[in-house]
Amino acid sequence: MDLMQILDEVYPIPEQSKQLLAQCFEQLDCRKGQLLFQTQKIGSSVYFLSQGLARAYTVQDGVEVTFWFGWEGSPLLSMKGYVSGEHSYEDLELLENAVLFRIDATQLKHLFTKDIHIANWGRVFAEKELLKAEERLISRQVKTAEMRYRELIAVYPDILLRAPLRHIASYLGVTPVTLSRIRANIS
Amino acid sequence: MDLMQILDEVYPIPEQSKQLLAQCFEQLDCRKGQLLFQTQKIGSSVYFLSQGLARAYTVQDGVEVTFWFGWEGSPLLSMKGYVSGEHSYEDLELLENAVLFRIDATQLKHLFTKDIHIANWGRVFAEKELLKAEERLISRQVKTAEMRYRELIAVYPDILLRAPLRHIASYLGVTPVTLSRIRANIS
DNA sequence: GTTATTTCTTATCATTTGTAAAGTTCCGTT
DNA sequence: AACGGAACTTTACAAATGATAAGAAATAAC
Repeated sequence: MDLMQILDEVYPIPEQSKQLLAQCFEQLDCRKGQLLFQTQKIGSSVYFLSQGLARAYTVQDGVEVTFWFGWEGSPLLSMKGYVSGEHSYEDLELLENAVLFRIDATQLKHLFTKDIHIANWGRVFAEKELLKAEERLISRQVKTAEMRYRELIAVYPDILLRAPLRHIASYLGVTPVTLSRIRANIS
Repeated sequence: MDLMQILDEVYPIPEQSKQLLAQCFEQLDCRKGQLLFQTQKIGSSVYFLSQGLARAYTVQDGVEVTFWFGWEGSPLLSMKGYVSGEHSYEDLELLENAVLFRIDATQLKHLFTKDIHIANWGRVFAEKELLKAEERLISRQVKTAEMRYRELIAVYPDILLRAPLRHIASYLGVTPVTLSRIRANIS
């Protein structure tokens, strides 16, 4: 997935503004297993995944909790680092070799003040991510783990082939043992 | 809490732009128990709570699930209606008599295209709400209902006096019975 | 290709949470 | 002040989930 296509899918803006924005991205080739918080400065960068699969997780009482998956076209950033500039509780792990597009957050925020189309691109970007976050929040509150599992593999069946089940279990908010029981029940 | 203060707390912008934005709001006095989806068009409006308390809920299998509380200064809108323009799964209930500031969503989006400061105000608004939504999502995944209950009353102790416990239980993702057990354990 | 390691599943038991129903307290109405 | 109804708590039992451990399958290392 190329950069122009990714930018357009967020929100189409005039060619000139899009070029201005696109110029500020650099392409990175990264290895499976890389942790972006440790190896890159995720707090001060915004990434988009061109190829590959990634997860966001946080550590609670020594246990990793996966709360997000991203694949081709997904944004990859620390929301807390990006929005508030504060240190983040999260890290991002590449689950496959990946191609990323990176932009410096400070530079992006500068563009927001200079170009109204880019500002609205950033607004729509945040709005769409907000809607997704709220839908996941409600889904978690309203639906059982089994329903959420069915939904996940309906939306993105590849995830079963590409991500370890323990991460999927964590994402669904259950233990790997419970996910096994769910899977045994279904098939 | 007055409108200017609310707008400033989202993101301060130059006086002229702020005036332009503020002009488009109207003030509404509403009664406790009012449902904004039924009585107002929440899909096409954005509100801010000047006074009062409100909740957002959705109905799942005939059961109301409260997924959000808002108080003085909080935005009050259907994210889905606002972002995607589609029909929403949610309704907003006023838990107290309330004073609201209302702006038409179409008019607001028009302002975004005309004034870069307002566009960035809207961007920061979405970003901040996004961060809150993500923090709640992670909190729900990582913390027990008891921890989230303690946090809620630490952040907003008034909620115990102003909202029925069954809504708080629903918000925490447990039944009223379980919330009673949590409360009995604590005190 | 074999071995070693990790991942996933299955089984057992303990804990937590939900459901249903009964009891108590709190509020508003008359 | 008394009544009626709603909200909250408590109890008993059932169902679901977690923890632990052992076994099977898949993957990686050599």
